[in-house]
Amino acid sequence: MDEPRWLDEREDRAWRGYRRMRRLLDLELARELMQDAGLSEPDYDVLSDLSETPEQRLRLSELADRMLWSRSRLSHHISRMQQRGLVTREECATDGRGSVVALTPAGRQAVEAAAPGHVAAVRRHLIDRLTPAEMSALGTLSQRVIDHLTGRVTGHPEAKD
Amino acid sequence: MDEPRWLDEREDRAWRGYRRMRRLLDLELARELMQDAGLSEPDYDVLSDLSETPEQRLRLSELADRMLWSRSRLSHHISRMQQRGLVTREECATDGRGSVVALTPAGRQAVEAAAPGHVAAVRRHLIDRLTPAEMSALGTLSQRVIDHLTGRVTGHPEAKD
DNA sequence: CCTACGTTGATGACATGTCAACCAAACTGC
DNA sequence: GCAGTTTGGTTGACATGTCATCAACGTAGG
Repeated sequence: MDEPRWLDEREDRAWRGYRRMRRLLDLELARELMQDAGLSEPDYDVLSDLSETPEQRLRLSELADRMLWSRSRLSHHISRMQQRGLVTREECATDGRGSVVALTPAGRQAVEAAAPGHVAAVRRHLIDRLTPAEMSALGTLSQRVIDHLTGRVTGHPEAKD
Repeated sequence: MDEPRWLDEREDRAWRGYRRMRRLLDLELARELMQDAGLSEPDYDVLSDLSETPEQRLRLSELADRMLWSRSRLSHHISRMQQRGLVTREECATDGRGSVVALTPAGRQAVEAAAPGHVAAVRRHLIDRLTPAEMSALGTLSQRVIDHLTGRVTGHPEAKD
């Protein structure tokens, strides 16, 4: 193992800043969402993903993949949301093993009630704090990191590879 | 409540990208850290914060504030880390209620063993994927969002206020 | 002093997330 | 068809985080 190459000042600033922003943003968005709509962020994400779908329903594994959750986690979470009447489980027509998660009317109503306030909070705490250039930079930088982590691409951003 | 103002394409790209990057980065860094050093990210953060301190020890509440954790969470976590011999609790000399968390030799050894690999992973998955301009943008943008959330500053980045 | 009130940290009950074991249905090749 | 394997999902045990509560202590005002 070579001697470690620590972060220089600029790198450290970006890394620590990113993590602190992350944490504060999470805390605040979760707080407001719970207060205004009675939903946790995971709740909201599930409802939101389902509502963006044409049929308001998704295979459990499909939803888990989109959210980057384990099937186990999603299964537990869906059970809890089912208890609260936000979603239901249906059998899958094409695969006897499968189960389909569907939004209930109450679930749809919950996202629709929550969404405007949540988007406004995201705007207030993040979007409106960014210059257009920063917004673009965040978008492209995120995408590049995602591509790298999902193995679609390697190499330094400058390298055309 | 006015009609909601949804995110436009650029905003949506930044927001979704940020969240996906966040999740993937977390999963990967946590995975490598656990595999290489047997530490969770919270473990590492505690040890790291303690090791950056002159005396290798901090008041529980001080550490909780730095990490943006609740005292309760930290208290529970310290108990678990104490079981594993990574930290100890000491009485506070100046305040009979207080307790001080201190790194044990094993704890110090654990961070020192973990740090090079962890920093390398941060570099590989994030830092090295960013152009210098993106790095700076991430730093300043984070700081601005942090300042806003901690009530130090308000207003749009352009507005000199 | 001493009393009222805020702070510090621990604790237990509970909510949530992870991990591994498991079952049943669906493929696979013969 | 059918044994062996893979896949989709559930489950229970356990790890972790949150919330309300509590006891001990500190601080300020009489």
